[in-house]
Amino acid sequence: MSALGTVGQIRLFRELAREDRERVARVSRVVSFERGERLFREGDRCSSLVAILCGRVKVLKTTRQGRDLILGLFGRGDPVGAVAVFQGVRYPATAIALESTKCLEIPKKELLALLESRPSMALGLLAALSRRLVYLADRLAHEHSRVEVRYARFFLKLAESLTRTQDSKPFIPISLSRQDLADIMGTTIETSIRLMSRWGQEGIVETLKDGFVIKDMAALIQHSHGDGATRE
Amino acid sequence: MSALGTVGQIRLFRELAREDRERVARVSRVVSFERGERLFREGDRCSSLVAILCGRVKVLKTTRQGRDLILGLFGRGDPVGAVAVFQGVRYPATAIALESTKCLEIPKKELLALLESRPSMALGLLAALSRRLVYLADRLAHEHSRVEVRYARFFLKLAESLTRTQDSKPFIPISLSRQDLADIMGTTIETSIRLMSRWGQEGIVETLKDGFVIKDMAALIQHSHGDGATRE
DNA sequence: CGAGGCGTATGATCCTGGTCATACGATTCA
DNA sequence: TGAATCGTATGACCAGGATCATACGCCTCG
Repeated sequence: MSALGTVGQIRLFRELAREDRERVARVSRVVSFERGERLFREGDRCSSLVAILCGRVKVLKTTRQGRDLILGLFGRGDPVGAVAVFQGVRYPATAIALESTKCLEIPKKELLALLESRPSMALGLLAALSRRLVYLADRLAHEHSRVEVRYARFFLKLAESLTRTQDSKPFIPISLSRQDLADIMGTTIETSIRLMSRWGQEGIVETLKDGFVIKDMAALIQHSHGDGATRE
Repeated sequence: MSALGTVGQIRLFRELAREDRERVARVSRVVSFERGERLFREGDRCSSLVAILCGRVKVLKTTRQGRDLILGLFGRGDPVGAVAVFQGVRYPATAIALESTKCLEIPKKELLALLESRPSMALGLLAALSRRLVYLADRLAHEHSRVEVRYARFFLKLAESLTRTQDSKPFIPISLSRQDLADIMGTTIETSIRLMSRWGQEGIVETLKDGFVIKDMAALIQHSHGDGATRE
């Protein structure tokens, strides 16, 4: 794959003129990470924007109490750590690869220069950050719902964004441990295990080696509204 | 106050050249709201960016279960509803005035045009959204801490941003009901009342008609770490 | 003035989900 | 091959905070 084509994989750069993409390709570099490797850690100085070429990444914060909370899952085309570029010099969260991942690193300076000369790119970034804000606000608004509601909403959101089908059932091709799920929902691993194994038995969500199968979408929607077995 | 001076009150526009500020002043209008009035409602179509000239505003989302969650408090100079300008056509949340409030409304089109011609303004907006992202991420990461921890963190954050002093004690000049506090912390009003009246008795935070006095900052810091009466 | 409404206060009870403990299969490594 | 480690599973117990109920002071308005 040419460096130019590589740059074109990032949504943000796709609409740039060819000469600008070439410029990006010239100053950026590709970095690879294995599953479990850290792209960057909370508190690290940030000198470049990283954008995902392929693979998946989780971004998380660690609480004083030692618990992790996963703030988001990112994949191909997504920029990661943009906040540190525009807001501070240090990353406010940690990023860890969920699988083999390749990223493009664009030096902060180059990015800012590009933004000065190409205002349309700024609009793209503003839209990306805004989308992210809406997502976090939405999560925050439901963070105190019952556990089942939070899990159901999570799987529904995943299902709508990155579904393939498997036996006519939606398949979510992303490998998350029970601990990962707990870290996303803000529960303990026990609660995560209990709920997921119950949903497995009830034929709602099946856990596979490399992802999840949504076997009963209707039940999930029920649960996401809070009117499952228990009410609220 | 001249229209030009009015525009200058908004952080975002302050660094603009005089001619640009004049342009903004020409196309925007000032709108007033009384305490309790809505600036806009979740789901409304958004045609302009609103920036606060004076007063205070709460931005909130309503859960399906009928509960409100306050996503943020905004004051003089802050842009509100920027997300709807860059990401979607509808507001993702509701904004309500906490006191008499004056706002500047800049039509979406004008703002976008301005951004195209003045990239530095885009950087200002990117920074503002990034700051907001960090704030929400931080809240999310602590949303499952004990109630006392959340309340303590909230008051500390307020204290550091908008403190005046009263009898040498930090005073937070913002009038929030127990229900408002509950809506911020994601608890019920009873929990809010119980904690606040206890803290009042213990001489930690005193509730006044028009704000709060932090009487024992050290105790608050203790609680924010989770090592108050109970541990975690 | 009395009635009603609102914000605050406080007690009794219940239940979700956290905590602690134990166990079991699969994989790795000595 | 056996020990150790990791992810998953499941039970027993507990407590933080939600829920339900009642009450009280203050303000507004008829």
